[in-house]
Amino acid sequence: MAKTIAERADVVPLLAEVFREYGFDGASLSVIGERTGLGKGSLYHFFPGGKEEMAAAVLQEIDRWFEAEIYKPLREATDPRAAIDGMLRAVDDYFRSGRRICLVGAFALDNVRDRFAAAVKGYFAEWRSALASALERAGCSPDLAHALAEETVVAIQGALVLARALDDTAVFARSIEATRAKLAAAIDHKH
Amino acid sequence: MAKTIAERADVVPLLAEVFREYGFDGASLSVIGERTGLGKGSLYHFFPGGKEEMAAAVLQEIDRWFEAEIYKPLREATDPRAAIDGMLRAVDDYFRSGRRICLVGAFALDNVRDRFAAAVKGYFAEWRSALASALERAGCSPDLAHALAEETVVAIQGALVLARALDDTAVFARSIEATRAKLAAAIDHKH
DNA sequence: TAAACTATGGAACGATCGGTACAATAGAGG
DNA sequence: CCTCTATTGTACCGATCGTTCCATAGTTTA
Repeated sequence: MAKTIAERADVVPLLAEVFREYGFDGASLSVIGERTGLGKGSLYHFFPGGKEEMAAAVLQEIDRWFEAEIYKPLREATDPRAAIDGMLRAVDDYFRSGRRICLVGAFALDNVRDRFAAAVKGYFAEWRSALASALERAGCSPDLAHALAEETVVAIQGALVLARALDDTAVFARSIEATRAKLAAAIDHKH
Repeated sequence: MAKTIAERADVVPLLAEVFREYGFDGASLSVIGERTGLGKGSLYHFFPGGKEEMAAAVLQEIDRWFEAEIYKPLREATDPRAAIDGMLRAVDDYFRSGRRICLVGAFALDNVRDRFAAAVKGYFAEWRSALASALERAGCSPDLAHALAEETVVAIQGALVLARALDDTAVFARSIEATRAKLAAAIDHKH
């Protein structure tokens, strides 16, 4: 196939960054054009549905990434404890220690939430259930596993908000570390 | 003075609700006009600075409310433990058990963050420090008090994100309850 | 090489944006 | 009743929004 000038798959990560930076409404076609280096013709060629399809593609790519790098290991790893540590490391990396925003979380608070409600809900529901699965396999009771998983996702999202608001990545680092310690303690005591 | 037809103070809460619902960019002057019942003439009479001044007034009103209802009691109450319980009750009430958004948190994730950076940062910094003050007076060490305060604010913000994303107020309720239990335990053990 | 398909840039469209100007109106004080 | 100022509705502005459309350049297939 050699060298197509641009592929839809190449554009999606750029779109993700633009939406993260400007939000859905703030990401105008003009800035999208600048950042992707594509004209409107190309953008509408790849995404006939316009901005909505672009955002949907971004959310799908995010879901694909989390499924492969986070959820699947949590659900399937033979060593659930290592998988949980791996998740926290991957999360710290993915969100750049709090410098990067969670686009799905931002959408949840935005007025576009209703438009992408299914994707937003699925993202968090999957995360919570995958983590709960790992915790159960690590010895936690179903109730405790579910509670801990929910608290963990809550802490990550809250830490992203606070780190961004206070412009202080240390907030995120502390929250991840506290979460890690709490999960480790729960697993050790094996309630 | 008697009966002026409308007061700036009457409009601010309506503006707050509009910004919560539509975000800063999404809150167009036309929907603001609808929801407040005011024409552009009146709006620009009360807020010569336009939307930016409207949002600033809303943030100031939010700060005023939290200062009076949350921060001050935390800092000054003779019974800090009761003040903390009161805070959690007030928070649950204010955010309507997770149905209502934290506008400041939403701004923090939005692209308007830079414009209101000072107000956003102040909001969270004050909250954290006021809560830490109460925890210290309840017997916690300064380090522990600061850590617990930060974790609490993180949990509240994260719970708002998740509750909204999953469209499930139970998430918020559980998070508040878990936070309450954790703070109570920390105070009882008096590290 | 000719035809067919993909990719690209940019002009143009109607709609709506935030903001301004201004004339009409309403109450309050004399 | 008149005057004055505060308040309000509305017409309008330039800019920008998302989208459509089309001519054309590039690539693949016949």
